[in-house]
Amino acid sequence: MTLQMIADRLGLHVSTVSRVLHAKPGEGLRAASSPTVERVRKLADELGYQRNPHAMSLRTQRSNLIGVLVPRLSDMVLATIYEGVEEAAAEHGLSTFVANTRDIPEEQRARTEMVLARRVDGIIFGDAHSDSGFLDEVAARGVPFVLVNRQAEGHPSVVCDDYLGGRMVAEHLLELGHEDVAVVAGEPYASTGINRTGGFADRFREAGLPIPAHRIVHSRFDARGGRAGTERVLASGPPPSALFVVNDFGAIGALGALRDHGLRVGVDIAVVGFNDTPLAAELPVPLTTVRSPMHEMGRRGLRKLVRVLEGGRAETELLRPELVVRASSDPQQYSALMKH
Amino acid sequence: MTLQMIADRLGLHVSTVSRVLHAKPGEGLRAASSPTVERVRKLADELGYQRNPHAMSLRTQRSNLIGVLVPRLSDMVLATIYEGVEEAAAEHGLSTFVANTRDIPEEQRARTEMVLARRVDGIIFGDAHSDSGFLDEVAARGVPFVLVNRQAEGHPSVVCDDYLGGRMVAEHLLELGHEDVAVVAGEPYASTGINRTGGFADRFREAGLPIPAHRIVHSRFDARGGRAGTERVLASGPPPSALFVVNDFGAIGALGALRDHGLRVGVDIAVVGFNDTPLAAELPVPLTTVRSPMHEMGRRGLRKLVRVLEGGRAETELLRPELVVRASSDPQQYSALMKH
DNA sequence: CTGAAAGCGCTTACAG
DNA sequence: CTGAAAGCGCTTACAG
Repeated sequence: MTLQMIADRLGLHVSTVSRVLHAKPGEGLRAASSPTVERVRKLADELGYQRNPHAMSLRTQRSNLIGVLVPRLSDMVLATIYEGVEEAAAEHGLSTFVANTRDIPEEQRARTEMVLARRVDGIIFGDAHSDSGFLDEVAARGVPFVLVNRQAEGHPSVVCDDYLGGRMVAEHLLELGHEDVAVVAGEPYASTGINRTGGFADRFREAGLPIPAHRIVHSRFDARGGRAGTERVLASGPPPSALFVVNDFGAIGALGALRDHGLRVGVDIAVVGFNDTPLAAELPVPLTTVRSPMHEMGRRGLRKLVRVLEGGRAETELLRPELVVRASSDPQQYSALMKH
Repeated sequence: MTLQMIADRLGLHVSTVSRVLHAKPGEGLRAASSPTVERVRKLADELGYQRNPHAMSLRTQRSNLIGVLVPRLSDMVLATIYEGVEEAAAEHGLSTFVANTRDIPEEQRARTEMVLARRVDGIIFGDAHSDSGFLDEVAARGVPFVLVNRQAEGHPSVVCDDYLGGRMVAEHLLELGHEDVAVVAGEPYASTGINRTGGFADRFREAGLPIPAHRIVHSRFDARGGRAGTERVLASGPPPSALFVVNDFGAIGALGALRDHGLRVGVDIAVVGFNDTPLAAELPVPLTTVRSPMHEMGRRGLRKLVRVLEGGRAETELLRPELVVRASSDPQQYSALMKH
């Protein structure tokens, strides 16, 4: 099924058929006479004509392809963000290539080259490292891109207002009277962990309760990382009265570590996560957490990239977080839960 | 950077350059004289030449593109399988388009058409419905494809031996003396849930303990679905002594429902999941489950598709499951856990 | 060993 | 309103 075949059957030239089928809304009228337009559209429909994207890309030097790089898709947070990207991309007639970089610089480089070799029009990075010059290099090469989830100085991004989210958690714990708290803070190169921890620590400092350095530990963003981080917190002194783990999966790992130490979540220690993944509400002791608009972040990231591709300006966009209080930190909800 | 530019600088014809740069290993020698080969390779290297994939696809009628359809990437099981697919694809010089179909037939159709419009060479379906003729239609159109995770009559697939896995769980629970058990069985159209439940029920029947129909309930494959399914089990009679939830995320939801009913997992009721996602081991009460080789399944699925594309035969491949016993079903491990 | 030609399927300025 | 031409960047059988 090609334009040529349609043209032949209709006794028209291929260029006429092309104009009719792919004229932009505004110039649809000048493509051909209306009887011709009718005939062409009808036949194309009957034959189920599909434009060949490779021919089009070759000719127009535009692929309608987007590269998406994430640390790992098996992290539900990134997978959900990607679902938003993919959904919005489909609505814009774009297709996406996703690849895992596992937060390893060489893989970030290799995967970037790979999608560029595939001639993507632009890239969405979900794996920005705040301490690396890699994105500056990419920008210097003139590759259009935006960041999602994590931000980096000088590049457009769509992220949750992580700093504010961290403050909200602190506010909540301060209201409950917690004075000795600890943070499992995620990877040191991820703006998410940095800003969530920053907002949290700043709010406690403002309350006259600065958090000592040994109460803040770095960690991987998965359940094992959360467990390991929590173990280090517990090894460094008496258990704090509250623990902020900067992502839900890490918080789940923390639950395991706490239970190994005989600490009852919601009674002996309050735990707060971040993201409000669907798991948080379903846990045996439901997890207090901060809802971040992951799906929406993906959608907006894609739209921002489209704007960049159209030559528009793009600033960093902060999405509003929302505290969701559950039994893991709220004594009232906890005792309601136990009334069975 | 095009072949033409390299040819010009070297005073060669573009066809010679093409032959040198892209000759297959076997015919590499006959591409040009070795000094010419040297010169071409060197310059291509210096200039960082990258073949234009659109031009190549247009010319060769092969895109080196693979479509991957999954219910949803935010399901960690599918995300992990996809990671295997993507990894193996990269090794084979293939790129992938992934799309979510949310297990909705219209979306399965729409996304299939979408990847086909992108001219993929073949498709990997992770969302097969055993009660639908859709895959037969796709096969009838001559589209090469393989299934992963879920199987369907008459189509090549790579899946876990779910029936065996179900039997293993039954065996384990029978050894522990459980006689009154229930199953949260997943979606009725998914071979995973069907076969895991089938193996489990068969083994109990063989032991002279057939499971009554009301003890087997269908459910969605996420935490909320597991919770809802468990609620229905508990509503339909006295609590069973053991509960088999056919996937880990569902099992996590079950934990929530059980705790709402005041049932202590590992004491009042045994719980077993399926997949051994990284979360299972980290839960407050670690979850007994069946390890299924998700990543490997993805890798093998891609390789099987490559074989199909090369015109080879392809049968269904069953991967071996492995029972992982933890405290949620094992009284010994449970009491060891409590010794703090 | 290397070149020349044809053609994959499209788009787009131009001519009539 | 429609056609004809050129060309995007490659590959591949063929000729010399």
